[in-house]
Amino acid sequence: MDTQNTLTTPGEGPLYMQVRKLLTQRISNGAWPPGHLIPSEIKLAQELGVSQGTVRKAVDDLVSNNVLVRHQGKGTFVAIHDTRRALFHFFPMVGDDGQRVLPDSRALSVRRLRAKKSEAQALGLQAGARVIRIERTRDLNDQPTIVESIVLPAASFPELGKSGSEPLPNTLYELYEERYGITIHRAEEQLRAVAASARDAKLLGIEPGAPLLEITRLARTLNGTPVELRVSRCLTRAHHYQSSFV
Amino acid sequence: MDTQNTLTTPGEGPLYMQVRKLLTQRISNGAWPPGHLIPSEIKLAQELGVSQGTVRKAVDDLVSNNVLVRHQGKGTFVAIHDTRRALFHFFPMVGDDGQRVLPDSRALSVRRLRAKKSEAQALGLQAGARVIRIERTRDLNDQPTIVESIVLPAASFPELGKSGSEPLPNTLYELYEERYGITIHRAEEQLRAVAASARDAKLLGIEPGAPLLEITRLARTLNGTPVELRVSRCLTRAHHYQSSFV
DNA sequence: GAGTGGTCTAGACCACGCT
DNA sequence: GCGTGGTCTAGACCACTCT
Repeated sequence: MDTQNTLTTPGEGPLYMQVRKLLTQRISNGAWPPGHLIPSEIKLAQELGVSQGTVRKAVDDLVSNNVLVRHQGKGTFVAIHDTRRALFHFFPMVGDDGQRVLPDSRALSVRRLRAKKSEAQALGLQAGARVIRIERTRDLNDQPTIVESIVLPAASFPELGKSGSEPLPNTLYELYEERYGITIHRAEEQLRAVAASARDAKLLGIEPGAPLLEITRLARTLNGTPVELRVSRCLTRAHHYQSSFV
Repeated sequence: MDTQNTLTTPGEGPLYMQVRKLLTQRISNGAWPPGHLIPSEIKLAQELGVSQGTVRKAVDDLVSNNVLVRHQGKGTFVAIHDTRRALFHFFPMVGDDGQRVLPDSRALSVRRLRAKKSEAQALGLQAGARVIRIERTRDLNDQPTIVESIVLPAASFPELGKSGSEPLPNTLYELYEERYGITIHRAEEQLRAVAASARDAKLLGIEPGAPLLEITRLARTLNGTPVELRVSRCLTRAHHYQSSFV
């Protein structure tokens, strides 16, 4: 552990970026876990030998990226994946009336097997590496609406899916964070329209060939490591995918 | 015109928010059109009787919302809708290889008629108000890929669609900006999977019932006024909708 | 009252683009 | 060389939370 600050070296870019990098490291290496109260701006400034304004700029940056959360009068905390956050940040399906609904999930199977070529490539694993595959359906407003297939690197989730382990929670990202210390910070999604397979149709109670919205998501940790590949096929009769941009 | 600054009144929230609001007004009322070089931070600070840091914070905010663009050594400019910006900010369809492609558009019809109820509601118009409806198809990599229907309030686009007017350009948002002084700043989209109609199928060269990605977009100006309602039905065989979030 | 983040100021120096 | 934004500092006061 380098207890010495390395913020004195020039040529490493702006000071506040170095501070930002240092804070990011402390978060992603687990020194400051989710929910942790980090030192005050004054303390950090003294510790690092910079002004409060410089620390503030670094913190501003991380707050706008949803990595830190400020609470006036209390302090600054590492962001946490409560159900609300997971719902608002990582679940883009919304009722046609605009209401957000918490999905109900039912796991069909959890298996440990070897990655397909495309899965290994997306997750940055060796060909044939061990993965966990979760198959489940999700209800929205008590209607079966989503068929989901999730692939995780087995090495990062040691116990998951072994016989006798507890049932899967509704929001997996909370599980990743609490049980495995893995926090999802960003994700990229690809959307396509596909025809329902016989299996999709059976699970969703629709006719084969009906149009479904297919979402392929690659989720990453703070430092960019991909940790989850998820394919969701969604019925969009009473719900839709919500997106907005500036 | 109030040439007098009203930044002295307390109880109106933080100073930098008042500055931000004032800058926003000057942009959205046309005093500072797209591409305009705005006064330097120092000048603005003097003019408004605040410190440079306060102006800077307001400008920071508008830059992060893509309203202003800074160029070190040159100044700060009102953001402009060149083709590149339109493509990167407002066209989320990407080739399956990850390459962005500029679509080729062919207008089928441009008509002036009365708004349907749902259209009037979305655009905030009176029932039965006059609108312009544009129907077109768009090619991606020389393949017919998108069938699009666009509805605009006729009152805001006086000449458009009248007989003898020039052909529509590829990127409409440039036209809105250059010809009508209307700049699109944000948009909300709803995505669904739908089955191709007979018309869709004919235009795209596919069989009826094939799954299409339907994107319903409501585009707004800086001050939030909705100005365009667009429904795009996209073939997602070689392309997909790209989305990412933190 | 003590400690925290939130706002605001005044001034310094650097990096960049223009002329 | 001058004016621009980009970074950094030091210090002030306010609003909020907790004890």
